[in-house]
Formats: sequence, C-alpha cells, structure tokens
Amino acid sequence: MSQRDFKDALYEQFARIGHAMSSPKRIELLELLGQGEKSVDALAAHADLPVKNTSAHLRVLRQARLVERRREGTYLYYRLADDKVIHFLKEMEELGRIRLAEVERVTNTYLRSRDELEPVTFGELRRLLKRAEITLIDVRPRDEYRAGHIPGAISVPVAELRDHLHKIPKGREVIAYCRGPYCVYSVEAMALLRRRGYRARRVENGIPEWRALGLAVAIGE
Amino acid sequence: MSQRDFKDALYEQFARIGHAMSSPKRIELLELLGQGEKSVDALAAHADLPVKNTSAHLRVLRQARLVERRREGTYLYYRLADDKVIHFLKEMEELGRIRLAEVERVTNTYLRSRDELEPVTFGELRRLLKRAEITLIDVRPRDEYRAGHIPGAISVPVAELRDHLHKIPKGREVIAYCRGPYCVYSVEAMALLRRRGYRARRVENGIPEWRALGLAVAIGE
DNA sequence: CTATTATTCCAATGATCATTAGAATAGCGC
DNA sequence: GCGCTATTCTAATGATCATTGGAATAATAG
Repeated sequence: MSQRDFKDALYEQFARIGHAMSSPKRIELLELLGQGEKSVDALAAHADLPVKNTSAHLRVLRQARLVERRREGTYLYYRLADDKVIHFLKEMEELGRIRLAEVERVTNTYLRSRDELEPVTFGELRRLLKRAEITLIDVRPRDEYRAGHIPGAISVPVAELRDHLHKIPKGREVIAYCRGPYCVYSVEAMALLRRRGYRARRVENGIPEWRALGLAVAIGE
Repeated sequence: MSQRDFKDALYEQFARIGHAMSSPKRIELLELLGQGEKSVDALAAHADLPVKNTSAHLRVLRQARLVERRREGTYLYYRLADDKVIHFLKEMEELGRIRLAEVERVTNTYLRSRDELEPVTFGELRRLLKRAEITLIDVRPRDEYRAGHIPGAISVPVAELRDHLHKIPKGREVIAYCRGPYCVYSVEAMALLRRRGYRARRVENGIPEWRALGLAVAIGE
C-alpha cells in the first residue's frame, strides 16, 4: 500500500462523517436525537419528513456510526451512538455561528434580536434554582421531558401551556427552557406568558448543552 | 416566516459546513493548511491533485468561510480562517477514530500496529526537552517548519534525512514529529534512524494539535 | 503594450445523492 | 397459518457535485 493510498483511505473515512452532516435534514434528526431516543415515526413527524425518507437518512447516519437503534415490538428506536456526537454537532454549530453571518441573520429574523429575549445562562439558572425563587418549566414534548430534564423543572409542553396556566403561580418569575439555542418553543412560551402578565424569561441553551456540561439530569415523571 | 422555514434555513446553513467537510480531498487540504498558509500550487502538489481541481475545492471551503486567502504577486496564499477550524477538524477525526473501525484498520495496515511505534506524548516530550536529553527533529518540509515549529526542534525534512545524518549525534535518543497522528513522515524517519543504529521514537501528535493546546510555537529559522 | 505565470471562471461530462414508488421484512396478535 | 403495523430494501428519477477542457483574469517582468 502506497503512502497515497493510505492517505486516500484515511481521509475517505473521515469524509463519511462530513457527508453524514452535509444534509440539513440529517442535522435536524441528530439534533432531535440529542433530546433522547425516538422512533422513526416520531422523528419523521418532528422533522416534517415522510417516514420512508427519514429511514433513508437514518441509514446514512447509521453507516457513519453516528446513531444506533434498538427494537421494541414493531418499533425501532434510534439514539445517538455516543455523547461525542452531540458534542461534535455543537462544535459545528458554533463554527457556523462564528463564521457564517447568515446564521445570525436567519436567527434574528425569526427570533428577533437575541438580546431582546434576555436569555438566562445555566449559571444564573442554577443560582435561581438553589434559592427556589423561580418556576422552571420544560416546554418540550412530554416524552422528551421523561427522557431527561433539568432537576426541579415541571413539564408543560408549549402546546398545552395555554390550558395549564393555572399550574403556574403568578407571583414568581417563570423560566422556560427547551431543546437548545435555536429551539423556538421557549420563545413562544415566553411570549404567551408575558401576554398573560407573567414575568418570564427563557434559558439560552437546552438539554443537550446541559448534558454536555456534565450536569445532573432527572429521568421519568 | 414559519417555524418550519426558520428551521430549514438554519440547518441549511450548518449543513454548508458539513458539506465542506464531506470530501476526502477537502479534508486533506484543511489538514495541510493546519501546518501553515500555502499557495494553491503547493497545496495541489501535496494533495496530489491538479491545480484546477484544487482551486475548485478551495472555492467550496471559501464559501463555507473555513479558509481565507491573500495575494502576493501572482500567488494566492490560502490559510485557515480561524483556529476553531483545526479544532473542529480534530474533533471530527476523533469521532472518526472512535466510530469507524475502518480508520484503525487502515492506520494499522500502513503504520503497522501503532503500539510498536512507542509514540511519545506531548507531556513526555516537554519533560525530555526540559532535561535536554534528546534531539528533537521536525521532519516536515522546510516551509512548514518556518511557518511554526516546536521550540528546540531542528528542521530535517524526511527527504533530506539520509544525507544529513551527520547533524544528529548518535549518543542521544532522537525524537521525530511531523504533521499529526496520521502523518507518515515521522514513521519513515524513525525507521531509517533505527536502521542506522539510532535510538529513535516519534511523537504521537503534530503541530496542529500542539497549537490547539495553546503551547508555544517558534517561527522562522 | 506583450509575454508569462498563477489562478479562476465557464461549461459540459459523468458520478453520486436525495427522493419516492412498490415490494419485502420483522414482529405481533389471532 | 393470516392480517396488521412499522420499517426497510430495491430500483428508478431527477438534482447536485466533482472533474476537466478551454477561455478569462490578475499581477509582474520586459
């Protein structure tokens, strides 16, 4: 084997990972899997894709060894193969944020200027939780809450928020978190709460980032 | 703008970075640029590509804002746009190493079993350098040495090693380093030195990794 | 201004990929 | 065994990409 062949073979293997990350839909699927394991069906629904299509993308991710799966009855549940995958994805997004002005532009267009949202950092959140001064709500779908949430948070999926406001006391500040920095659930939740007279803010990051820092995660109801 | 449009636009931006990393040759080019800035010409020679082709790949990398360039006379010199790029590349390779058994296989085929090489870690290298017990040689091309090398190393490009053995004292152990963990220069250098009766080892990582750790780099001759 | 060198742009080719229809599989309950 | 559901596999389509020949550009030297 020549030196050239060796290099070619080596870089080709690395490129498999790049290739897996070269499709917007595959990135979205990985991001969703960062919230916890999910069936093909559920992934398809969240990513707005036909199941067939989702299956094809998962195949590519599986070939790059980024995801694994397990069977339960007729369902196949996919999960990230390693914590490193989320870590890598976050690095990629940070590089995007730094290098690509378009990311900032797109984000500002939809989320308004980020600063207007007065996001809460994890550090501040932990201080506030310790003093028990706030109500922390997890506005993701309930199964994602079950798969892992910040200790002390209560589950109020954004779709049910309007009907469950009675669960949330008015005197205390409400802090919402969801999937991550680009997830809109907490933005929507915050807007609704403020309209109803609550003091409300959102956390700037989500569960995958919380996990990546090695912070404790509560599981189940 | 709907939530769906927002997500699509956002993930499409991130996918630009994945796409840039989805070609083996582009990864090789980034790796080369991790050694220091280089002309299209030089990149083409190192990567074993036609200049035209190299130019096209650099175009893609430039569109993803991973590289920048500067003109000097009729030459264009490309460089990495940010230290984060190398950092990201290294993350990708680590994920590859963990996830892709093929990488191990390819590596072992060419470099023999890695363990046989008795690689020196950066930690050990620094201890040995402090005690001045070894001769440290940089076996990369001379321009890469000039662009940045480990303080205390002397430049002996692997191609010239055979004719410059007189520069290297026989009593002390010789340690060689090159571009990184998959670079074969130091492996070749080590083999030659051992045949000639030297005690020789190689460093397990290279300059990009040294830089990524924030360690001091010497520039020039 | 012309010639020369390094590089890019344009356009066309073939290769690879995403998507999607239709057939096939795997597990389950009967 | 049969029917049902979730998912995958196979194959074909069109879209995108890498590659490459030929023309164009940009800087320099004469």
